[in-house]
Amino acid sequence: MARKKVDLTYIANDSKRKATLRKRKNGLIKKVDEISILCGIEACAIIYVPENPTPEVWPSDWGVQNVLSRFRGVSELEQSKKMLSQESFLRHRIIKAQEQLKKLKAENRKKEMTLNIYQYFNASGNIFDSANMIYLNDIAHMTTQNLQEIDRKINRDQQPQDQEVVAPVVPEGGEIMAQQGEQAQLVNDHVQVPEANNVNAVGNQDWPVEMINGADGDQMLTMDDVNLPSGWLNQYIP
Amino acid sequence: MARKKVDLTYIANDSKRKATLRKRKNGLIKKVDEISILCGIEACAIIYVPENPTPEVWPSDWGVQNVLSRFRGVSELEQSKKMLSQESFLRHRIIKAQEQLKKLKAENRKKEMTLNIYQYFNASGNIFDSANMIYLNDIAHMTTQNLQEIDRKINRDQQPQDQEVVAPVVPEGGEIMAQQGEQAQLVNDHVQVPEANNVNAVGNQDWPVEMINGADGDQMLTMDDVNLPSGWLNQYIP
DNA sequence: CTGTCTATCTATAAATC
DNA sequence: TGATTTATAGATAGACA
Repeated sequence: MARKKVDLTYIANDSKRKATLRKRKNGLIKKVDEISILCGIEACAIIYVPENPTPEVWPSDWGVQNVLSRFRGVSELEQSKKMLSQESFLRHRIIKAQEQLKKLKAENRKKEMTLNIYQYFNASGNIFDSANMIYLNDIAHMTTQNLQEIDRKINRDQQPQDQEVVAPVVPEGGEIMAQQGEQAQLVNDHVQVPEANNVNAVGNQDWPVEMINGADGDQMLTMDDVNLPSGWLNQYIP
Repeated sequence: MARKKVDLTYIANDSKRKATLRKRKNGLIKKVDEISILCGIEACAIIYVPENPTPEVWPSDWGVQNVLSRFRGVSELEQSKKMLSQESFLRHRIIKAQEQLKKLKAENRKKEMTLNIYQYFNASGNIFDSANMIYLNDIAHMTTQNLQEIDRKINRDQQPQDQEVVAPVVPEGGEIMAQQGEQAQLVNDHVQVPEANNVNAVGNQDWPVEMINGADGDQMLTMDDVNLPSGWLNQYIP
């Protein structure tokens, strides 16, 4: 946007394109930061440069990252390379999730659904496993909350005590803030994580069984069903 | 950025803030579109306006969405409301995933890890379930690929046939492109999805058992372990 | 390749409709 | 409240170091 008016087409020249990317990337980050600050909203941008295995992400808050920092701070220099693919997939996962989210949003949101993710995980005894553990737990947490949300709406005014279990216990410095007027959320993730393991300290709240098993015909996927190395996108489960 | 220089602070005035948000949101979308077109990269922005339950997402490609469109095209007007929380959680999940991804990237990626997500899911027989099914399958797919990647690197030159299972079968119009020089990826997601269900068509490649069970002390999480309604972030699994 | 400079284009704050 | 206009702050293409 200077000497010449930009024509909105792919920049064939390799170095020019790269330079443009660098400049505009910075500009985009700034814009995202500005809009989130000025308007007090959550905003983020993701830029994936194929040549670079590191996806460029600018979330508006860094809570979980700080938590992970704490874990990682112990051992900094360890084996490498393997994590790279992990990141690559995480990145791809983010893009995919966004696409799906957009899709779900753009059209009518009309159907109720219930889902649950069951996981197990090979802890090889290093510090990074705990980070991954958090990731997986996070997914489980999301689906748990989702189930609770659905259950709560269905049984509104019937079992109000289920509403509060989603509020995370914040050991230190955390803030609980009401979000959208009905969902308690952990806003400040800058929590101190005790080094001791407290896996067994997790709560076992009652799952809405009718949500898990379904009221009209169960559909349960086995590992064989979901462990799909190819053509995984072409599935249709009625 | 006009009459007055912008001071980067929260705009207290309600209508002004809203107006600014509207303008800058459009500007941000445009910027994201431009950078992705000009530089040929994947980029997206997410803007979450608390007052609005719909998270604003602009992915650069719409492949999966098209796939989902195909599914959704059947029934457009159905029950509502429930999906909303689903979206809310998806949005939150995206943010969290981004944070974690950034964290993993920003520092050293040094440890190998293996993970697996096992899921089951209550299909209530409506069209939207298939969309969610895809979402879950997608997660499973990611972890599956990750396991394969790790296994492949460990057994490099030993079991080369495992490398190819990650290349998705593209029914039509898809492109397989080498990414980062070693990972085959589905680039063009605008695939035609057959309407027939092919759940049972998924492959059952061999899982690296040593990855799943671990070589140095297994750590298996049960549903009770991961179903953590509170304090889920404070777990440390050695 | 990364940083700086500058002319110019673009985004947008403020005013107005 | 949302669209349009206007003047100016901000972003950046091209050139250069």
